Amino acid sequence: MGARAAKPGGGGRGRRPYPWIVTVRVRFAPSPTGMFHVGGARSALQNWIYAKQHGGDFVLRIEDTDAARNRPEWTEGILAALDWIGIARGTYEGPYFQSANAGEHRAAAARLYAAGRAYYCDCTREDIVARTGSQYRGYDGFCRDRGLGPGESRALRFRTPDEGATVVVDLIRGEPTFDNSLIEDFVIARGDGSAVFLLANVVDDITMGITHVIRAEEHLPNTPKQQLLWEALGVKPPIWAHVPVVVNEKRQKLSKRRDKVALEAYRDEGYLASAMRNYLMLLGWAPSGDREIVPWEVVEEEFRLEDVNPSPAFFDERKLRAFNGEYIRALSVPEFVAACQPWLQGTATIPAPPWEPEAFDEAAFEAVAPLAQTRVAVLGEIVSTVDFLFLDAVEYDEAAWAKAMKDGAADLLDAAIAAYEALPGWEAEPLKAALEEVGAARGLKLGKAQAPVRVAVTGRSVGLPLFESIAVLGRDRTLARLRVARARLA
RNA sequence: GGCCCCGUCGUCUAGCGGCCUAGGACGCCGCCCUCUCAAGGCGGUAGCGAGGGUUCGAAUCCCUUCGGGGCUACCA
Repeated sequence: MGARAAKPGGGGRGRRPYPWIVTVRVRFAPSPTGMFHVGGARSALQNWIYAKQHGGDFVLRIEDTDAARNRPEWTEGILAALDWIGIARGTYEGPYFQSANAGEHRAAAARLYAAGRAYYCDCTREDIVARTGSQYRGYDGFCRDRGLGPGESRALRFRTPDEGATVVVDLIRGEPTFDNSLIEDFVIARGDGSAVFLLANVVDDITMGITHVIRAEEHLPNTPKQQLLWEALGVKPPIWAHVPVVVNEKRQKLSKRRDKVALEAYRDEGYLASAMRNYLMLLGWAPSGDREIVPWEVVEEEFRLEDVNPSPAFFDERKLRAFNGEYIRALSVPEFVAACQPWLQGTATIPAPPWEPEAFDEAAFEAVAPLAQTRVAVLGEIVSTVDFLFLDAVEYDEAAWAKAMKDGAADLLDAAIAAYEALPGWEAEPLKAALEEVGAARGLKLGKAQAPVRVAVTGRSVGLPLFESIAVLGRDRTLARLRVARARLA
């Protein structure tokens, strides 16, 4: 057996590798800072699935203790984002707010102090550096035996063991082991008595009965400290699962500052939630068989935390795009039409389209929708693919114009106008035949002959099938555009 | 610097000692289809970081090395 055998559990559905765990309880504990991170969405989904597979509970806890960086409206953003990705509000426990448990955090700190597991320290960062050398290498234990009592600006430090090792039981990484002598006496409560993340997080997990902590790998270095806290507080530590971080093309952890990480940004560009969650789950994992795009039920059935690849995964937007295109094409036409509405109309977070609202013609849109469906990979692109139908005058893509409107263009446009004026009906097929004839008379294949007409009518060199587009646009507007373009050539 | 994690095509992965002259997907390239662009069809490109072991046999196990990343706050 390989490394996997060393991993605890191997937990298939319904199995219970840890007899002391009666009900699985997992949590997703984001801090409400700005946009919702795609990596967070992935963790949430993984927690969600794990709970579901084990008949357990999923609890949402907002870690809002850093008042300076938190804003209430961000919480709503988290709920909305979870909702969008498929974790509907009301179907899970919470949200709880970490700030509401401040009392318990302080009480836990007091208990630790009373039990002799923590001590007060009045060292400043500068003091420590002065003592230990030019660079900070962890706390040196200076106040360990000074017997300081609580007081102004005295931080409470957890007294870590001098010997032994702390073994983290991790579903994904096996059993990372940390030498206790290397774990510094870390701060658990600030000078003002408030608990820091390390403690607050543990106290909340204990209070909420969390049995499995599934979170990003960046927390792994914190884990031995937290586990020590669990034990000092007299509770058996949870099972941990540190999922690899999501990285950018330079293999660095996705960061809000330099990378596009906001779930909302993808949503507003027109990525489908179904495509996004499918893609997110494929970062570090794959369903059985040679397939990647699978119904969500399959993910819920087959996903195994134990099978998650421990190495970081690159968030490849191009692949996400490909997935999205497939999901869009899998929609029925009415579904597609409905899905496009936010971009056709504009919303609070999606900019309004360039045409006048009253110029929009639902029937015209529906007529070209099937043609558009295979051509947009992201819903937001629908605007530029159908705008020519609703705009008063098209705006020419100058590069396209320059390429299409070469020497024979004026003559061709004249002929096309004449041919179209003479057309009895106005349907795609005759429209096509007429232009074909115009081109043939000039030794041009349709591919060449259509270029100037396409630019004149749509402003672009690429787009929906031309004759269907012209049919929907209508005789008057088409002829008008042809004449405008012809005049521009003169 | 210290601690920890990680290492299969460019990318996401399959692989759990023989099924592997390493499979799929995205990307890329070519061909077909074709009014443009897509979509679709067909084909192609490209990988086990390196070096040592263990073994009849290693992408799979062990060691070393190299490389990448994370953490290193009285932030979360």
